[in-house]
Amino acid sequence: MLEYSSQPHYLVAVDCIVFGFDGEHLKILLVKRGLEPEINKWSLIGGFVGSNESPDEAAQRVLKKNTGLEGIYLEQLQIYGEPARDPIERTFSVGYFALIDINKYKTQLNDDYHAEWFLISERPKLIFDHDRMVGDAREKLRYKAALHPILFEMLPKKFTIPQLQILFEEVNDTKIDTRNFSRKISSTGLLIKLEEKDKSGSKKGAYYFKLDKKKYQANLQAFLNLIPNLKPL
Amino acid sequence: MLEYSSQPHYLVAVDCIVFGFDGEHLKILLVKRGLEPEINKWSLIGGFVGSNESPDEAAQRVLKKNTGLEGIYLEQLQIYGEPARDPIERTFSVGYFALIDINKYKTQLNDDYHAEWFLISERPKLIFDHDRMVGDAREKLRYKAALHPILFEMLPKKFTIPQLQILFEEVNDTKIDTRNFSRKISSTGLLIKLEEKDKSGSKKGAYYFKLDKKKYQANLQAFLNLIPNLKPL
DNA sequence: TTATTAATTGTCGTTTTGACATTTAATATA
DNA sequence: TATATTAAATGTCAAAACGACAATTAATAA
Repeated sequence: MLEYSSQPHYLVAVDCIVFGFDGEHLKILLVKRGLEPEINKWSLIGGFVGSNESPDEAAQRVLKKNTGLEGIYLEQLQIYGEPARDPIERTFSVGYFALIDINKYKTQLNDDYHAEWFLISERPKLIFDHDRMVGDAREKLRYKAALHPILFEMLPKKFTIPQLQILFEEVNDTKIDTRNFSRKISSTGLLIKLEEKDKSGSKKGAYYFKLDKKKYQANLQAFLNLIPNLKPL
Repeated sequence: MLEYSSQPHYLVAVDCIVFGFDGEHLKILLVKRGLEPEINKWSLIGGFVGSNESPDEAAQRVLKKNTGLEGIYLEQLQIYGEPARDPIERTFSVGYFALIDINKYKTQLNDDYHAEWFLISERPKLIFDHDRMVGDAREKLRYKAALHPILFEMLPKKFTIPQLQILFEEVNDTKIDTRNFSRKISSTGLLIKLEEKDKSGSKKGAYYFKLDKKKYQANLQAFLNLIPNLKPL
């Protein structure tokens, strides 16, 4: 085997597929790229991995720098390393997907940064292989969300069952039966019903719930099965 | 944002966690490292990613070079990129896990190469962060195998239900009820019963089965649920 | 008082599950 | 030839989960 020194060296970057939910739709966050090539084209939020940080840390840093967001749910998707994926120079990119509650950061995003939310179906064409990354991330999000309670990351602390259901419907691109859905959600034991109601959506109002954080932590790695008849995207 | 040219460049490697099944036990394939540092210590099969190959291709190449194995089931695990994970120079490593039928390659391995199979519980200590990689791969293997029919990659073309069950028991480190297991396996519709029997294990003999390849391809991405009461490792 | 609107909840037949032991097919042995 | 042995294959049953389905409830508006 060859020595280290004779081996080629490469750039390593991270790219974040940031999914958000605004109470109605599943969206992704895009930015206009700030450097050549493809400057001013729409792109995922990304950046190079620095000398003293891990890819995970780089993703957190890049996300904060571009959007002000901190402490976001981040999960490694996969590495993208086709030799020609970046036309300037060979660059490996570690894909991450992030989950956030859009309303929580709305002002912050609009005022200080020029990142923009897009409906996934109406997003502009992205640079390089970023469209493929989005597709992969979408698939993985759906997969994980069917088995793990990660979608709560995209909701406010207090949320209603109808809100939760809409989110699941968006992620899975399907309609879910109200009765069966709430039965399944209840059976997880993850939710705590609050006294307060959300009156914004109806006259009757919907009860707020919050996460049982202890059970949430315990179930992050556990298996649920929230979506019936799940087929591949 | 900074220009490409001012960014640090790194080495990028691949490391393969090769799982194998010999009819009795789940094992992993290790080699004695051939370069400094840590020369002659036990290690995963790995190598640097060349200029004109993707990480996937590099993994296939490295696997072939070190073991003679070709066309093996390979799946990306995750990237390992802690700044100090390699003491000589910063190196990113893309972890892959591979699945093979040990008996199919037995002679080839022993004669031509000095790779060695180890029971997972009895493996030697590995270099760098390779022990963590093995742990992660083991977890992911169990996770995937509970939902996708990938374990067939570790069996010969003709196999028996008892063999299959032993493999599932090894992967999940648990005993499975024979009756419930064969019912579940049957209900997947993935197996085709052959006339021939395997007489090596008993007087009565166990019928051979083969995969229904069409259904196998269709179900690779579909959801199964073969292991009851699955808990995190 | 009534109409309206969305939230909430219940039933029922079917399927799947998990826990359990017996029967069967072939060879070895008495 | 009959019997013992061994592992493979299979059946039952009660409980739980599932999916399809519509009626009731709580609050405000008219």
